[in-house]
Amino acid sequence: MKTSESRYRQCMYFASNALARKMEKLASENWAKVDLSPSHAYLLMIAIEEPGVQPGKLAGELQLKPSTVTRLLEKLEDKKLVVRITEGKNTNVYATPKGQELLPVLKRCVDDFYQGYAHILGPNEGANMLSSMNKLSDALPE
Amino acid sequence: MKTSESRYRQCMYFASNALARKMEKLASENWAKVDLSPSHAYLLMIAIEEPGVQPGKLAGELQLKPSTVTRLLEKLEDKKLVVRITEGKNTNVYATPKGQELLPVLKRCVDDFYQGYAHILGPNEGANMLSSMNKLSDALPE
DNA sequence: GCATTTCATTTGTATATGCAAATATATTTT
DNA sequence: AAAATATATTTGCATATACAAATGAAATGC
Repeated sequence: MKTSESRYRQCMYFASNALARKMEKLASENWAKVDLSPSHAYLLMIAIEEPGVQPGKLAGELQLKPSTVTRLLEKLEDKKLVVRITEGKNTNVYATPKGQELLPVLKRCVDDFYQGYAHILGPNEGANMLSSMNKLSDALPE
Repeated sequence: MKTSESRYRQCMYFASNALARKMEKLASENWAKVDLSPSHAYLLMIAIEEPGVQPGKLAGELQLKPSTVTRLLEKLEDKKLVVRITEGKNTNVYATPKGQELLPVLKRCVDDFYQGYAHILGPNEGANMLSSMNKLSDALPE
């Protein structure tokens, strides 16, 4: 059912949740090619490009909580795509060779994903929306 | 951490998820006053204003799946705020008197919620964003 | 130098939601 | 009218994520 049939279209709560779920689905299908969830894939990409990143930094970059990053890393470690090396209170994350090999495919996925939705709004409207979304996100309390 | 520190700001996946979570949080805190989640609250409001609505219609209006609506209704029924009456393959949802009493408070919550974020973007930018979000949502596959 | 506070990460538990299959009724076809 | 199909709802299970408390290590105060 199209949202246009709903009186709740104008409610930011349902609109933002609905959009997030649609994007989640599009992204999941896209990264299924490499058998990773979108979050796992982005995490791996950062670990490849920034060897030794720490979970806290990853959480900040991906706008996730540290506990969520821990869970994502566990799975990537199970798959032998990254290793965690803990020293004192910090832990460093490194992509394994097997993980590093994926970089080209991962980058292609990023592109494909973008192609999957970019045409709908076009560059202008898309950029404006993104900018407003970030502005609103940033202004809302942690 | 502000998203401005992240290279992934421009990725619609993380932007839309981050925004949805922020809105979820704002909305949850807001409707905690009546001890309901935002979805439960909206569902109840529709049931009050549209006596006999069916779960499928509710799902359409709130952009949720029927199975999710079933779960929401179970909880509202537990709290004696609605009743479900099944006839044949359809079921009709009615707010109980106890549920109906809440209407004024619920409407005030809707207002408060709106006040909680509307000032950040202002009416113009806010409306544009909402319109783009819906346009994108609608265009993405079910 | 021991005690306290701070910081980074992890663990246990909870929420919101979806998908796919099951159920149960209604409608259409033959 | 029996069989096939369509529709509405519910149930079982899975995913993505967060919060709060626990852990463990480092830094600071006295």
